[in-house]
Amino acid sequence: MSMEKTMVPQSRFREFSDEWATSLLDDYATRGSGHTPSKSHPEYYDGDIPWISLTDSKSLDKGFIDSTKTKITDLGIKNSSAVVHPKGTVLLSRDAGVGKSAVMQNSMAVSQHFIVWKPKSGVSTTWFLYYWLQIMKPHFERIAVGSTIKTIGLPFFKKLKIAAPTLPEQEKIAAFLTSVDARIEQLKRKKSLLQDYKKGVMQRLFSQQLRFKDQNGNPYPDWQEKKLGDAVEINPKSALLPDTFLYIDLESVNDGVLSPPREMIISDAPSRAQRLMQKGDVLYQMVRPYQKNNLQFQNDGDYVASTGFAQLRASNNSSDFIYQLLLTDRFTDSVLKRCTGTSYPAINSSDLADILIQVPHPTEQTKIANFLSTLDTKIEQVTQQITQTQTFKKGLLQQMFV
DNA sequence: ATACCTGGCGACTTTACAAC
DNA sequence: GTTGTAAAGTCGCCAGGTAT
Repeated sequence: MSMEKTMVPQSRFREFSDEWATSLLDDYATRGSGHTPSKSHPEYYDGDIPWISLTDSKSLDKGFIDSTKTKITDLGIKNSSAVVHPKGTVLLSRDAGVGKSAVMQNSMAVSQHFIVWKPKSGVSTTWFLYYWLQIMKPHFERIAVGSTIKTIGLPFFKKLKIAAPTLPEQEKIAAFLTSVDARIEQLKRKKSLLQDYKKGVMQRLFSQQLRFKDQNGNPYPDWQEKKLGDAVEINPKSALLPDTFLYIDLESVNDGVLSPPREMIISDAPSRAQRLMQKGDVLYQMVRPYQKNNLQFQNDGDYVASTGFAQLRASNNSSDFIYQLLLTDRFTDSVLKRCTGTSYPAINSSDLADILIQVPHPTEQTKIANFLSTLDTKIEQVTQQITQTQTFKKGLLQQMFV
């Protein structure tokens, strides 16, 4: 047995100084698992007992679980190896999506794809164990074996060791991290409220229920119906491409944000690299338009976009306005109606050009676009706060544990 | 009853090829 | 050469069976 390194974390609360003790995870908390009651007995299902299966994976990402898709009956428990675990039990998926952990918010049973640990009184706390499992996740993912389905066998968990401090310190660490998580949740709620608000405003603005007025309080002229192809220039003739450029493919644009594109030499570029970008151009993703991975291009330099995008150049109209208009559900619906292919819907540029849009006076366009851009900026700020807090938490996890 | 083992499906992507 | 479409390939996800 090699020497254990000094058993104190890098950062910790002042009032604690004891070394952390390493023990077998099995000594730290009581391990258990579960099973699937036979599906050929309908009387085992549709009961009152929440039963966690892999179909609940998505809800595990929250860190806690309070309801499940499937519920089973007492009879199902009695006639299978499924067990009801109490509230506060921590579970870990060890099969297909290895390493997800969560805390049960009420008593629940699990399928055999999960291992659970119940805290031992005086030794372990639910949330300390939960956060420890979070830190271990990359490790779990590494050691999982299997080709199509990755699995971790139980012998691994029987040998697994955990370093933990005294109960009060565990509780303090867990409470602190929980408060950071609460902050992240709060920011996420704020973001989704802003997104809902923007969606509502957009709907009212573009349906003209809500109109801006000029400085004298008078309404702007009526909106005009136009084909998109008449309001903007679609796929303008590109000048000769430069020898090297930054290539914007479909992957580079997510939710209006451009990730750093790859630099390319023209001879190595894929045949789809055709659209030479100008500042102010708007890119519209022509495949899977419901993803709304469109871009307001504002950069300087030589950028070339994939022909998977339609390149829209707003001549007399506000490109910011056009960008916002392309994001409306109404526009997306008209595009989807014209798409071919079910799993991979795509529209061509001439059908895109035929779509009818309502266009206001340029001044009103600018007002609408500015208002919506301001909201976009706010949403983007909250998104960044979320990322920062998550990074902060990641750092904490590394420093506060041994 | 427990521990541990495996195969298939569908959604999504990429590639290939044919039509323009 | 460009674009649309079909075919092939990949990946993530899913539930239950079998040996002891």
